[in-house]
Amino acid sequence: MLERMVRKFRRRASLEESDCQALLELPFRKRVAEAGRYLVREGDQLEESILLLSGLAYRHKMTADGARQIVSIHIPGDFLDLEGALLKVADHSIQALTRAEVATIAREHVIALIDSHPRVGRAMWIDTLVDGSIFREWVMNVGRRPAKQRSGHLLCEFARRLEIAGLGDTSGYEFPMSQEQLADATGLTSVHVNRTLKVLELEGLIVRNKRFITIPDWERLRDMAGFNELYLHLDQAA
Amino acid sequence: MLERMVRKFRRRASLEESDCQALLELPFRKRVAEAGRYLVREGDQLEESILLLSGLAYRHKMTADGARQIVSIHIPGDFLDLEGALLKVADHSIQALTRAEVATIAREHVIALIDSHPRVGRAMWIDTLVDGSIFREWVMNVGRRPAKQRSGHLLCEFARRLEIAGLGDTSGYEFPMSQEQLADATGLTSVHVNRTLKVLELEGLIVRNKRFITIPDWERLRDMAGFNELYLHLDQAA
DNA sequence: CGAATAGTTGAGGACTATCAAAAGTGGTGG
DNA sequence: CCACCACTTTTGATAGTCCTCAACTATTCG
Repeated sequence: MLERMVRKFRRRASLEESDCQALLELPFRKRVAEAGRYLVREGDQLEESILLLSGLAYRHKMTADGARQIVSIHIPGDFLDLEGALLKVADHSIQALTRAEVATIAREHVIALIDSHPRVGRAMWIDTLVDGSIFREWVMNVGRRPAKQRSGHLLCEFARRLEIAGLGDTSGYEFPMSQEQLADATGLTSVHVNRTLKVLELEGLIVRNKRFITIPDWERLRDMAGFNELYLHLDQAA
Repeated sequence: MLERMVRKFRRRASLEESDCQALLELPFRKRVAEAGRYLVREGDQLEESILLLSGLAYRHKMTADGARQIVSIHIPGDFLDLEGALLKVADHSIQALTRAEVATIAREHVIALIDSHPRVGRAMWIDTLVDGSIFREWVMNVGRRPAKQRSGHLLCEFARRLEIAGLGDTSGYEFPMSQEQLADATGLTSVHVNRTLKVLELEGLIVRNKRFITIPDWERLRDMAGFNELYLHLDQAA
């Protein structure tokens, strides 16, 4: 159930057997959320951390004017996020993108774990730092890249993260976001996303089939989008 | 020297006297950086954390095409950031915005500290989480707010953070960013920033005098920009 | 005082948004 | 199994925000 999360943390820091064992023994409550269901709402009091077991989820925020911005997309094994254990109020909402299974872990259990297993705490902290790095990349993506590169970059990041998690590879993957959601993630409108994807397809950078994306030439897409995976900090396990 | 940092961490988590003492006893090397000097360059091997003692600094990234995006602005007392202690390679550059004094703290000292003082480690982790929250807000700012609100929001955030740190208040402050830097922080061009600031001034939302910003009516600016300080997580010290 | 940097302004163009409608897709119930 | 509904994708036309290029003015600092 929780192995995916353990695998992820092991990539973040070196853990011993006892650490992994403690992680696997975390008391949790399993829950299934249908696509679109909210897992956390901005302003909620936080009392638990949520771990994504299967399916996809995303975090988003709304401006005072009601515009929505998706700030991250999550795949199985991701914590959504550790904030829940240490901050009081949610600064963003979390929503299931597809049908998703999640494990909710009460704050006190997370805290007990990091108190008793400092290496686990360190791995989690590193995870938070890497999350931060991804947010920085998103700021740049949304702030400085034109639509084509911006959309391409998101597709690259998603492909690569799936690959690392052992859930796909960079030649293609199921991508169940609607164009409207893609728009909210890239800071564009859905109409413009539609046109941008069409261009990417025309140029042979991607192939779309329903919600399945094929990347015929990874390096070409990567270079077009200016995707440099340094910010994913894949080489962490010191 | 380091009191400001201690004060900040105390706002993040409850620390005991011994924790504060340990923080103050961190071995560090003091350094002065002139405006514009790089403190860290993207791709550098990281071996130390940097603490900002005085002056301002910012972090930025560059796209493959050479466009620059500033992803955060830092005031005295901020860590720049704790990444240095736990990640291997810098995913962004850090540059002095004004003449700045910094303390550099070797990775091993940070790690020794968090190992011996878990509460300090927790405070630092929370600090990382709050940083993450600010990045998320920036993603939204750059992705979904029009230029006027976007620039106003940045001014609000800066004002409020200065105030919290005891370095100013929301009625006005010295703001030593050039319009080009402001452009890189907001994802606009310097020409458009210039025009946007002029509009803000015309509408009486701000007054500019050299590099000093006056905010005649905080609530009006705050509401125009849609600034909601929830994301700064000011209520943390549980 | 002069050079360099930063701020301001104008004109024109590009990228992206808005509005609106048609076409496609998927799920539900009769 | 088809009709129907809701949602998503696609397309066209038009508008607007923001960018580019360029020149001019103001400020800063040695």
